Amino acid sequence: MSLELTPVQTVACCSPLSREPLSESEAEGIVPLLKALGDPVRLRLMSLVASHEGGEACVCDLNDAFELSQPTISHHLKVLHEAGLLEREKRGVWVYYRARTDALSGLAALIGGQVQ
Amino acid sequence: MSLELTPVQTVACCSPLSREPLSESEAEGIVPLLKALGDPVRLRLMSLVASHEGGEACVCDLNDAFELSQPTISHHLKVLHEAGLLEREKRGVWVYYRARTDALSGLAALIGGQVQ
DNA sequence: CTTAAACATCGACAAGTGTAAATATTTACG
DNA sequence: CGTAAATATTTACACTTGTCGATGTTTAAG
Repeated sequence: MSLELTPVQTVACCSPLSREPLSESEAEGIVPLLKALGDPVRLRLMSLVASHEGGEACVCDLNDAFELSQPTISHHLKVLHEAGLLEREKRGVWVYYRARTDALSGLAALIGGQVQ
Repeated sequence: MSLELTPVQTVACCSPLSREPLSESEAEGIVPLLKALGDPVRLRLMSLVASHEGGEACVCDLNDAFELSQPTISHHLKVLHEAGLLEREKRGVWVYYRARTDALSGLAALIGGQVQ
């Protein structure tokens, strides 16, 4: 098995939280996703992108939704991208971000997975 | 409606992340849960308690699972408790924590809820 | 080539966070 | 009462993080 795991694999690797104790390394693989979502601006950015028409949004649209500087939004998008929650695609001068719904649903399954 | 929301209400208040953009206040209600889980020690603590027999665990059991000081574990448990993810019950000298599985599943539904 | 627009990176700083040592609190037991 | 054990609180400190201004990079249009 490769050491480089996609976000989907990272989340799929583990039993649900309530089934058996997470190992230290499992926890450290999941925490970056939770940290990335654990900021109000990033959570709203994630929701904005995920709910946007076509499943993607341009940075220019996202900047206008916040009263924050452009570098700050760019920083938050980078965090979400590096956590594997957003895909990044450049088209001309514009950059479009797309939500990794597989990563989201995988994380949800890990957190909320019931024993039966 | 009361201003003091239970964790379940906090999470149940909102549409799934991918359905429509989260408002600022909605995001700020959810972020504490994600921040609480966004630390490897707390995520493992949560998993330890949730997967423990009887659905609860004594602090004395939890301390032994980490090479961390007792005050540090106590601090992390407090964070999880104040986020509404752990219930706290004192019996004699011992304190038992119990996982709020409703809060976990509510959070999971918010993160992973698909449009269809 | 110049210029402008979209976005990213860098540098700096205030605020927040994880940790441990010391101490306090609560409970049980003689 | 006095002592010991389980847990919480306080204090302090190093480290991380969110933010912005300044600057860099890339692309398109004249």
